[in-house]
Amino acid sequence: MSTSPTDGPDWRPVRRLRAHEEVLARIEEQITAGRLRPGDRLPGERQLAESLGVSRASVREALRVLEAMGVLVSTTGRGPDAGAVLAGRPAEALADVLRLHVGLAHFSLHDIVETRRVIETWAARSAAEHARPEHLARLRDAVGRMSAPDLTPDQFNAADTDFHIVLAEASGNAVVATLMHGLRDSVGRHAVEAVERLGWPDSAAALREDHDRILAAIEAGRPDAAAEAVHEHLRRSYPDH
Amino acid sequence: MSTSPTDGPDWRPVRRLRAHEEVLARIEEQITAGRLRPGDRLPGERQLAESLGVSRASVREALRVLEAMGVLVSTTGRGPDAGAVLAGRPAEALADVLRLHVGLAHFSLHDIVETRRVIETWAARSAAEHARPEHLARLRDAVGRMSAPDLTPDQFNAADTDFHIVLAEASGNAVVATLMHGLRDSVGRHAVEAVERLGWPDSAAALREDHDRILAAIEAGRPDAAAEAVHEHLRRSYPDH
DNA sequence: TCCGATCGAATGGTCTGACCATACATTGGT
DNA sequence: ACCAATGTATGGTCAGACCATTCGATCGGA
Repeated sequence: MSTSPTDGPDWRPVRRLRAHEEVLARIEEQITAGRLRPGDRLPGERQLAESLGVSRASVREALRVLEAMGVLVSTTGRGPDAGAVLAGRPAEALADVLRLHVGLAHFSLHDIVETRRVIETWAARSAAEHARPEHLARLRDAVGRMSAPDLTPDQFNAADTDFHIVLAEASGNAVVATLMHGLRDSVGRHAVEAVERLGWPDSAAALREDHDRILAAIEAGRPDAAAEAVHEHLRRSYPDH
Repeated sequence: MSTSPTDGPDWRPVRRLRAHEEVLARIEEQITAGRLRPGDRLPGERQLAESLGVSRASVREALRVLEAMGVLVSTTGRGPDAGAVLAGRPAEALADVLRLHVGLAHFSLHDIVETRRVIETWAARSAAEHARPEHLARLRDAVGRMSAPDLTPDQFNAADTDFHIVLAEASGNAVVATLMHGLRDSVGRHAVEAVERLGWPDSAAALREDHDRILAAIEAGRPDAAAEAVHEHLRRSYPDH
């Protein structure tokens, strides 16, 4: 068993935070306190460095981290829109994390697909209950684009991705939508290969029919049918998982 | 409607990647190709900079991003374990992303809790079917620590967190476990406040009983009961969501 | 007066080179 | 054989310079 928390003096050294971590902490403080909101501009790197008493390099390392997390975007030049602007782009960040850890074999494709199944069947249910007309229109558009003539596998994959992302958005849950986006992006390359391996373009027609069935169930407001259609679609798309 | 892809010459400028993005791309190449595996060391920053033809500052920005994604850890000093070592710590990265975007009001607490419900009820089902003895032992240990006398709310919260993380691990899906970990961490502060607001220590006893019920259902191999117990537990823990 | 060209300024992007802090490896003395 | 002093490779940090991009202001001609 572990030692109890009151075994004697605790001389753990104060953990010395690195300069860029202090900068991150200060910026997160402002965000948590509501003094920094999406769309706001951060002070310039030089000014921030002077205000915080660190070098510009350390500020830049912190900004790089925030950028990787989808919290801000940097643009050069001058004007009201230049500089580091707070943004909300969590999906790419999530996709990057998942993709890298798939590459490191910490995540298996099987687990990714299984997680998608869990999340996406719920999203389909929720969409069948709550989807707004605007979402239905975008779903129809994505299905339509999958039927266009002379599609390349890449273009087909893009329309396929759009459909699944809009489906997740239609669930009304932003976290679910973002996770779906990230999960889908993290296996994008595998999806293209899979559809080619299954026999282009016949496989595409089958997948498009799946999407038709999902959309129809959602439009009809039938949650169970929508969930089942998504389940079936994923089973067809990733037969090995 | 958008312009068709063949409307004429496409003079989109070549996207100029920043130096640290090139570095990231090179490192990800090595990971994807399997030439870099968890536990491996990266070359030193100086050598990497020279090899790739960029400055050390650019290399450091790339390493900072990978560190934020939980892909590597850096240690100073000399020796076989010093330097930048490939690691697999995606949970903190995920938690950081979620927490920051909650702060930016891009994610609501409601959506976070709802996502937990979706993922965790599935995890409980899967755990009831597949949990290994080692996981059951760790679940029992976490429940036991929640019953210790003289717990502070923080300590209680730590044991609570452990229980939910082990539960997700017992599902056998690493992605689900990581997402749960990140979701739970991202609302850790809220959880502590909630249990205090509900009336310490009476609320703790109720939550411990919930955990008991979940554990009993998993040990009995009853997936539906386990899922229902998790559902009930989350309803009690976050009554407003 | 108007409009276009030019210049200045503020921003991020990049590089160089230096020095510090840390922790293992080596060496040399006992 | 042991232990202390020294060496060295590593990341951490900083200062300062210069480049590239973009917008706003200014100037000059029609």
